[in-house]
Order: sequence, then C-alpha cells, then structure tokens
Amino acid sequence: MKLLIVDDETKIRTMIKKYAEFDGYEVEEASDGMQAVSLCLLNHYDLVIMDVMMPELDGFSAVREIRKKSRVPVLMLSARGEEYDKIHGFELGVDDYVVKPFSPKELMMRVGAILSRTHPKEDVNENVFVSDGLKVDFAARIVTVDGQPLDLSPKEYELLFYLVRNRNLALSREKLICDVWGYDFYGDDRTLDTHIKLLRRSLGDYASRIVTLRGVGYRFDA
Amino acid sequence: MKLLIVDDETKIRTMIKKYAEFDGYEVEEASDGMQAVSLCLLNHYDLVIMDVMMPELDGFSAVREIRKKSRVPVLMLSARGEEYDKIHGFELGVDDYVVKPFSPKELMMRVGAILSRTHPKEDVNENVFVSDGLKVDFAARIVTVDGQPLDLSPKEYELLFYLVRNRNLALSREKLICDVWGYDFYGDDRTLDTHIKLLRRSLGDYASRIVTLRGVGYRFDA
DNA sequence: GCGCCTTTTCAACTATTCTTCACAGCTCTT
DNA sequence: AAGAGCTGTGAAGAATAGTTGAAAAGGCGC
Repeated sequence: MKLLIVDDETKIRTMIKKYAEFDGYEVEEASDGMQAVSLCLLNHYDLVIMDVMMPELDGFSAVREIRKKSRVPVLMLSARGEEYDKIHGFELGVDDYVVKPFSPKELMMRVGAILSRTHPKEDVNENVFVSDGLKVDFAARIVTVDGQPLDLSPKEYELLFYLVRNRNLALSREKLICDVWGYDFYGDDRTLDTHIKLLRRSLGDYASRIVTLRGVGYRFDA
Repeated sequence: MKLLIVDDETKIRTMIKKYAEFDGYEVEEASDGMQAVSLCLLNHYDLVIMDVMMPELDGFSAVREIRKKSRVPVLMLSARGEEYDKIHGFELGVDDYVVKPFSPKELMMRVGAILSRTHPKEDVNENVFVSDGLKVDFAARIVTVDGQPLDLSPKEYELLFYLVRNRNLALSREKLICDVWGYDFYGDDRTLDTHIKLLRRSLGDYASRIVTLRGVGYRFDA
C-alpha cells in the first residue's frame, strides 16, 4: 500500500510519514499541488493525503486536476473546518476530511477505513461457498453434495470454482475459456461444452445450477 | 435507499429526517439503542445514523449488537469529538463520524459519500434496471416479471437490453437493426417487427412498454 | 514402456432460434 | 371510402447453437 502525502510544511509531512510507515505503508511526499499532480500522473498510489492550503496550487485545485485522470482515494487536511470547504471537498470526490490540528492516530484510523473500503478483501472474505446441500470449499479444494464429497478432476474443480466465484453473472464462452484455460488456448469449440457436461454429471441434483445462456455462455445460479 | 436515524432527541431526528427525505431517502426512526438493534434485525437499512449518547443502550453498544448480525454501514453522531471515542467507533466498523453540532448539509454529504462507496454498482455503471414488477439484470442476463424469471431467446435479450439501455428514447428501425443486428444485416423488413412481437409476447403485462412509433421505430418507456 | 485417468477432438443428434413470406390490420392521405 | 404505406402475426423451413457418447490424444506415476 503506497500513500502520497502532500503538505507544504515539512514538519507535518514527516510526522504523518512516521505514523504511516509504522502502520506498514510505503510513503512518498510532495510539498505542493503541482508536484502532487505530476506524481499522481506518473505513479500509482492507493491513497493521497492532501493539505488544502499550499503555495503554487492549492489542494482542491490539485484534486480537480488529478480527478481528470485518476480515481485515487483522497483524504483532505484543512486548517479550518469551514463547511464550505468540506462540501467543496466531497463534491470533488474526496473520501474524507480531517481538520487541523488532528491526532495522527485518528488520521491513520481514517486512512485505514478508506483503504478497507476501496480494497475489499476478496480472498480473506470467502474461502467457502454454501447453498442448500452444495458446499464448495475453495481453500481445501473439497466439494460436497449433501455431505458427500465429490471426486472431481482438476479441470472440473477449476471450472466449478471459477463459475462459483463469479456466480449470478453471465459468463461468455470466450471469457470462460480465456480465464479457465488461458488466453493461449486454441482448442476445439466443443471443449468447454464437454467439461460443462462432465461437471454437470458430477454435480448430480445441482447440475441445473449451471444455466446455459444460449448464444453467450453459462451462468452459475447461487 | 432506506436510512435509520437513531437519537433520543426528537428535535434532532426530525431535523435529519427532513434533510434526508429532501435528498430522496426513505427514513425510519428509533429513539434508543435497544429499539435500533431490534429494527436492524427485523428490517434492511442501507445506512444507520446513530447517536452515541442515549438512554437504555448507548450508540457504541448498539453498533456492537448490530454487528453480530449485520454489516450495515453506520455513521456515528457524538456530542464531543473525543479521540478515544472516535477510535472506538472505527474499530467497531463504523464508516464515519460526525461531531455535534454539525451542519445537516455536511451530514448528508457524508451519507452520500458512504452510500456511493457501499453501493458502487448503482451509481457508476448500471447493472440492473427496475421499474414496477419488471427487472432487467444486464450482468446476470436475467429478466424477471413480478419475480418470475423469463425465458428469452438471445435476440430477445439483446433487443430488450438495447431498448432498456436507451429507454425513453425514440429509436429508428434503422438504428435498431444496425445496433442490434449489425451494420451488415441485409435481411427482410419484417425481421425487426417479428422480434418485437416475440419480445412483447414474452413481456406479458409489460408489452405495452415497447411503444410503436409509426414511421420511425420503437421506444421503451421506463 | 505400461496402464490408468484426464483432457480434447469429433461427428451425430437434438433443441432452439432466426428469417422469410404472405397476408391481415391499422393509419393517414386523397 | 379507397388506396398507399407501414406495422403486426402465424407458420414453416433454414440456420445456428448446445448436448452427448465414443474415441483418440495426452500426462503421470510406477
């Protein structure tokens, strides 16, 4: 996770940087708006902490410039918590707003809150999918139907996992082939159908969860 | 979008409710933490605005209870911006924190910011269209009428999706043919009519949403 | 190299969908 | 009121896409 800290006061930048690095973030600094804009166009940051009052280019104008190219989350710092300023910030798509003087601990809490929202934990979130008598344990690589474990082939696992991870979504044949087999697969048109057939046979009563979307591909219904 | 406002002061609840309803939210109220917890277990809210200081059960304890069952976004209101309280709030998975006295306008800005983060699909790119009992889910490729899924043919899906994406717009026969069939279609004049007929038949009660514009083409009324 | 399991290919088969066409119906003009 | 010009409809053959079983090809451990 990489942060960009933008403030004209070195003292403040250093202080935030210390706390941020303590929390395990990688940190870069900019001392004015112009610099911030250039850095944002050159590099990728997971979040920008931006002061409002700065020489050269103020924080709001800098965000406006950055927004032309990037949706990077921004947390604004302002010396005074004027309502006008706050609204101004939200309209630009600023994610949060902290008023100086602030507690560094609270600032880092807010940084954490924004990042946890913009980077939802996909892998941590779901290791197992359950619906009625069907259980798909991604981590353990076990699929059970009514408690009975199924004996699937590697491709069947991969295909099922992909379908379940993208359940309730129309998946085109091309996308399935590309994502499950790899972009460099130039096999027969019927390969996918055949594996769907095998998977359906293995799933028994749950075969109907794999819905054929004629002319498009397939969808797994949760 | 449905909000739950929890505060023991009727005056504050009424004030927030007025602003929220002006912004188009549906609003329910609770006057203490216990009530808030019960309501959250019974109903679905898109966001909860919760005061900290309340009789019976304070805001933090209420959120802790709610969190056992629900991940609903919460915005806390507090009479004093003590740092300890703020951190306490973020650790519970509170999404934002507003200090009293606050400006209602800023509060609604923050509510909007949270909701746009938790419901990213609805405001960014549209994946689903709903109007009365008709639901068109583009991503899942599912069309339901009064909860009942329809079994449409590929062309019916494509045509309906195109019409709904360009709803309330007069679409010429030429444009429809060109965009749905492709610029290189040199088929019969009756092909489009026939598919409109099939689609209308499938849509049942909602057939009349597809309006014939004699001499021009068709329009889907949202 | 052998045997077993998995994956892929292939072609026949089935099911669904698309297009065409003839004609009916509607609307507006003459 | 008749006719021209569009649009709606049902039927049927043509076209397309998906399913399936069988068989060949590929991998991997022994």
